[in-house]
Amino acid sequence: MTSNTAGGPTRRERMRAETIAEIKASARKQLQELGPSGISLRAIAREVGVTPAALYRYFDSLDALLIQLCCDFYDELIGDTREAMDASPPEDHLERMKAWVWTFRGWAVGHRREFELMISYPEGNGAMSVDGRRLEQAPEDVDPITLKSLEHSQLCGREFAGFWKQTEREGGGTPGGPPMPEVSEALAKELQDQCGAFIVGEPVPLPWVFTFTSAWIRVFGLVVMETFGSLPVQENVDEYYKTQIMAMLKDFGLEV
Amino acid sequence: MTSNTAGGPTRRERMRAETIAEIKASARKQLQELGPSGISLRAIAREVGVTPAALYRYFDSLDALLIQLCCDFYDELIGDTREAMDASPPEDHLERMKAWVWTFRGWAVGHRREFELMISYPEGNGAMSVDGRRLEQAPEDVDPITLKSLEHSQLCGREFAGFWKQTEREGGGTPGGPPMPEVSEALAKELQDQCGAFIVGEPVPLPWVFTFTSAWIRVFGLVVMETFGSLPVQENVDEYYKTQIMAMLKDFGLEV
DNA sequence: TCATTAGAGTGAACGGCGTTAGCTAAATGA
DNA sequence: TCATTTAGCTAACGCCGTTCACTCTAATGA
Repeated sequence: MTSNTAGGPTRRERMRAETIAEIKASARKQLQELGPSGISLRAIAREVGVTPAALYRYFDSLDALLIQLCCDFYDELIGDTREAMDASPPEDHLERMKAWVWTFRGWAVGHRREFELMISYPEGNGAMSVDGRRLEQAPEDVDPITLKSLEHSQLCGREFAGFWKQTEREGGGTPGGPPMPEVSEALAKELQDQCGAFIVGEPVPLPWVFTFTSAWIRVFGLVVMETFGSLPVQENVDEYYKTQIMAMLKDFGLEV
Repeated sequence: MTSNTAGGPTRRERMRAETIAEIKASARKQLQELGPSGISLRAIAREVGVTPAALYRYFDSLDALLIQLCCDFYDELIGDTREAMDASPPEDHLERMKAWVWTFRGWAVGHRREFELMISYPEGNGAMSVDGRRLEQAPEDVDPITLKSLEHSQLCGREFAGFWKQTEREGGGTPGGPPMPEVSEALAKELQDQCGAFIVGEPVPLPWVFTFTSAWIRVFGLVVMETFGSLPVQENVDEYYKTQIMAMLKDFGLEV
């Protein structure tokens, strides 16, 4: 019998979850040792102690497994980042953004192969919006990696929007640093459509959006370059990254 | 007979070169259509009209072929960039740097798949120096892609160093924009070792090196993000890129 | 309790892949 | 002319992802 009157996971479901975890663990191990292209379904089956065909009971294809892996990695990254941010109080947006920036880099560098897989995956490389829509009502037809990466970037984006609101409340209308350059109507609209939805119902002003995207680009550039080994520094990377971030904050007129 | 008294390429050599070109063309076509992982040696052989094994007369392995491809792409990129820079006179370092920045981006975006292959290739992702040595005496033990990418980055680096010399001659000691943040001895030394060799015999001052690397990171970040589709803008990318570059130059205190 | 059923796993096969070894025939150069 | 180099072939090896038909077992419902 072993019926399931309590509504919890059945014995079969538990076994299944366990096997899935085992498969993913083996895949991740291969990823770390051999890189994205070194992952082999047959090798996973061998390690798990099962026939290759058996894996198809759990994943539709190798590709589906890799996508699932990527999503897990994003969850891990998002979890780490969120935790680090929560070490500072909710009002301290600046400190929380710094925590995000630092944790993002730390995770990527500490999990190079995983990060490599995440960004090099054909679909869903971190688009900052999905058809201009917000994340809340996730559309069905969008690949999950894009959604995850959106969620990740919004983690910092919301903090930035909060920072803006706070600054506005205190009387400062525009962000510090160099003035916003002139742009066409079309670009202005697109920028605000793409990034303006971090706060519900209230679009973030253009100069702030531009400031945010500029900062994002620098962080992304730094992290990708470090992961791919093309930074101009090899041994003092930690200090270099920190210096770059600090210089960036100063550029934007933020005391540090 | 068809002997080769003139010392030029023999008939066989010409045929060989032609076949190699044909193979590379087919590989590139597959790269563009299917992406880096879609390139198949057997498919190339099929298209060239030859047995898979025959290709091994021309390349040691598929990997070797891809490396050769990457080098060709770098040559193409470097050629385009150099040509664009030479539209401005040798003394106009600022304009030449702008040409470099713009052409770099244009090539990467116009050849996404090629660029993808170049940066995602395991070894040699654009390290900015090789053991601190200069490019002139290219060491044997370094993979060719690294060398090519070094050559590419030096194209802009030399111009930047020239810009510094010119500024110094005119009396300005430090670069414009925000002041150089304080860094440790070790980081300072590494930065100068890695990037200071653009001008023979004369190390570029630290603030200038820092300025250059900061700019490089922003350009690289922009280009990679655009190539991978993770820019916050999709339709007005040209204008966005230009705006970002202009804003960056302004940050560094350069009139535009 | 017992027949039914859904799920997990197997084994064999298909077609494709990169790569190697040994062969043949043609072009080359003395 | 003749030895040598070279391009190409065939066949095979051991991987790979994926599919299909099959078995066995454990949970299910009357």
